[in-house]
Amino acid sequence: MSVKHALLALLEKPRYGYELRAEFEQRTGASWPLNVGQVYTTLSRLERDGLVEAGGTDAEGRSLYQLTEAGQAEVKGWFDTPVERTQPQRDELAIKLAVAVAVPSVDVGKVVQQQRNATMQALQGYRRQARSGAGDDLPGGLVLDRLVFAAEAEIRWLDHCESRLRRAAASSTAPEPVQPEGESR
Amino acid sequence: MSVKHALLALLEKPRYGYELRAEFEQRTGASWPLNVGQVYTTLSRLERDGLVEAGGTDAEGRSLYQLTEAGQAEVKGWFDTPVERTQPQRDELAIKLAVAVAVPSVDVGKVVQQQRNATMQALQGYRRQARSGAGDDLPGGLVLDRLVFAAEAEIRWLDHCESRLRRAAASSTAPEPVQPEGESR
DNA sequence: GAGTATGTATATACCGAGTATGTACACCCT
DNA sequence: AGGGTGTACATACTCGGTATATACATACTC
Repeated sequence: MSVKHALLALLEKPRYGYELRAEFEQRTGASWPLNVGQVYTTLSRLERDGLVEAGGTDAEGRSLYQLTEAGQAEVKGWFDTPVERTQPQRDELAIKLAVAVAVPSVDVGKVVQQQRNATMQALQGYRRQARSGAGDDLPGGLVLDRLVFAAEAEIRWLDHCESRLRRAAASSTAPEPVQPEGESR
Repeated sequence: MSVKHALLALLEKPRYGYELRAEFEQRTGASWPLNVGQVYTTLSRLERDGLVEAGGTDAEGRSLYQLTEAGQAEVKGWFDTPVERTQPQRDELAIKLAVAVAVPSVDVGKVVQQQRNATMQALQGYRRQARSGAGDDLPGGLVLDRLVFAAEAEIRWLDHCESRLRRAAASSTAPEPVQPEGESR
């Protein structure tokens, strides 16, 4: 749903398909390359749903699209309504670990360590980009910061998983599998 | 790709479709409800690709699926290879803010505040779940922790966005838009 | 100047993820 | 006997995303 709304928002003034992709990638700092084909399929769906309409061609013969009234309302609604986090995105890594701890043949500790290496590498890549000046323009910089914050959280979570796994392993050998410290309820 | 591999991993022993969904949801602590239909479509694709095969029916007449050799190798490969974070998931919230800062008619500060409220509420929901004992079993607990860590990072990022937006607004009125502190390079 | 790489611009085919819906059967309850 | 609920499987459909094809202009080069 994100691409759909992003394109709508970029259509504050009439634009053509190829331009929309360029605008999208410029703003997101090329962190998420957007396939051109998706722009056109999305535009035709938006046209079908009455949110955009073809607005003739420009001087170079490129076919322009513009928002309808319904489209303007949709954009406003998108910005006025927060992104739903009560039913969060499926996360492959969390699923992987959740499944792994229940499959006896898997060395979960190793999975965690390898993932930390991979995420750490991605994080260093983001920081390098930020230092090289890619984070200086505002929109792209915010996206880059987002990736940094998310990667740091992922690494913290992986550390947390390791310690929790160690505790679980210890308590499974001990007779009483009770929480060590006094967590009230 | 996450569901596909998760189902493969759960097929360490022969299971039937409905059972796979139940196992998946139990392990992920019902954080990500899985549509049964997707289990069957995924299974038929996996069968087409030679990763699973129909393994007769059990005593109650339910049709079982089991891993082929290629399927076992696929599972092993999944656990041995970290989740790719160099080309990260598209994130609707980041896209929204990146687009919003470039659209003059949008009050970005308000968007940030509303989102913080929404994320904060989600976070409190996760903590309530954790306190109520949903986080006590290991796999579901790890998933819940993951959601908590991610929500906290999101809130920190939103705070960071606010201060960065304030700085940008200040420097756009001031003549010299230079970084305040000495960032080497 | 013919040939060929490169960039711009649009369009379509295809696949996988995910949702909604339909059907059948067993069980329980009143 | 009828109605609700849970189990089990299957299929239709939409959407997100990738790959590919086509057309045209520019630029480079042998």
